[in-house]
Amino acid sequence: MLIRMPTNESPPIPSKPPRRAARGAAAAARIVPSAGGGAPSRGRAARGSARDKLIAAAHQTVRRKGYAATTVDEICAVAGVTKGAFFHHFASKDALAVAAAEGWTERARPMFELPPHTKLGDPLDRLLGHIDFRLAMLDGPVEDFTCFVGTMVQEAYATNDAIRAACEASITAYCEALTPDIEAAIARHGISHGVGAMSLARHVQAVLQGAFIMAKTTNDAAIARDSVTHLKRYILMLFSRG
Amino acid sequence: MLIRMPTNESPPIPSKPPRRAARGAAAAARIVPSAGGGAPSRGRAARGSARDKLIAAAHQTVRRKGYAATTVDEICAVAGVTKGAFFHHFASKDALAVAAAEGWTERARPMFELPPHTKLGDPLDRLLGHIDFRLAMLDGPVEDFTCFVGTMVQEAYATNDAIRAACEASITAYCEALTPDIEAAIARHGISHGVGAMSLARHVQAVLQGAFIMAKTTNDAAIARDSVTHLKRYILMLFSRG
DNA sequence: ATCAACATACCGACTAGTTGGTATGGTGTC
DNA sequence: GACACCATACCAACTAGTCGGTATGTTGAT
Repeated sequence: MLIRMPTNESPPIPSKPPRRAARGAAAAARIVPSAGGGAPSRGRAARGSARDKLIAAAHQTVRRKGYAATTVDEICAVAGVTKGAFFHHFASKDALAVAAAEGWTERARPMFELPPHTKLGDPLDRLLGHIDFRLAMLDGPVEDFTCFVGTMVQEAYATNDAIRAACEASITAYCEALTPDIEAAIARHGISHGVGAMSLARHVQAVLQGAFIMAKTTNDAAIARDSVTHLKRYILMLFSRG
Repeated sequence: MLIRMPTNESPPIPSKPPRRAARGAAAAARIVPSAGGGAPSRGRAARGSARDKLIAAAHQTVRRKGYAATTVDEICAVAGVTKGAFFHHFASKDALAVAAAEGWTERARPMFELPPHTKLGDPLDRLLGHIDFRLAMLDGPVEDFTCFVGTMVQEAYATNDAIRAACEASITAYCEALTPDIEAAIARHGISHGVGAMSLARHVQAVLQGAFIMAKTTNDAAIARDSVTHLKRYILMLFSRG
């Protein structure tokens, strides 16, 4: 399996100008030559790109080390910008965390739009295709397939409500993106025990998050794939396809 | 439901003299009057109790704030001991983390011994009873039912292999404690799709860990109970009791 | 039993280094 | 030239870990 979500690259769908008031045409200039191009004024990165690079650096670093252990200096170093740029775009480290959680939602969106399985006619096939897609993602280094908001909420749920709420919003958005297909699948095929669509969507998310933790204990994705396989079997049984 | 695991108390089964070489009869004097008794020389805590109190304080504080955000000073304050005592018993903060992960395994042991459901004759009933028990634990403040090692491994898996391995050992111990009943249940009742005992045990653990994260996103246990209910239904279906 | 000799448990002020955040100055673009 | 964008130097607060010292046992020879 070679399917993989973008990880270290910039967010794939930057449609929404990252929640700033007056941004204007700044988003149009989002090219990010990533220190290689020649035309734009010497080796200098494109002006206005620092914010996105900082968010991407936060995703990368926090998934590896956790939020508290990640320093502002390190995020800046990974992003290739200075501290001045950091505090120009974000009022604090916590403010970056909130923005990065919102950015994570954008980054996950293509999962529900791009892959071939989203074009299938049967909503149950689309749901199962999504599970297979998530299964295929569970490969390579752990820090490349785990969840940024899932990691961060563990450290923030009791100490920083703004971050917690941002993580909740991102996870809720995932579940809500999954719900329509589940609802349609229930309508077409019926489901055992009166299981609800949103409830099942949240269970999918829970199993994924749990699988990530199991993978972290061994630094290996195999144990996570096993759990998601159980999840797929459960869904098949619920829809009497087991 | 009122069943609850011990949380802020000292480890329930201190049988093993906390992995020290020559301890002798010191363990016998483990009384821990918890700052209330009158006999032992004024309000002073019992000698030799600092280590256990520090581990309990680590469990409590790390589950709430995460490992990196928890300071040594705070652990000492919660434990009611000084920094000198801390570094007398542990070479470093990381060394405490490893010891606390081992202590967590001891603390979880009664789950497989004490409750009434462990006395049931049918191993499948014991397994389902354990799930019900875990379900009943999902109540009250999130930091009181979540998993210490699951929380800590998220921050340590890529940066501290000693801590990671200690967390892995604790989770593996849980799965291995669950496996005999699952194996016996398979032998007596059969199971669908050739599901393996250890694989199912790990899935149980994964769902629990995922449920904890979901609970953290909302600071509420309800969403976690829902996922564990899905897990129970899956097990029932696997054993053709759905 | 007694007491020296030793071991363990604990105390709390101190330090070297790190961290999030600030102050201020430069630079390109409209 | 005004403003957004970014760089550099810096700081006050905090953190893990140290260290000299004290208190409370334990042991074994007498």
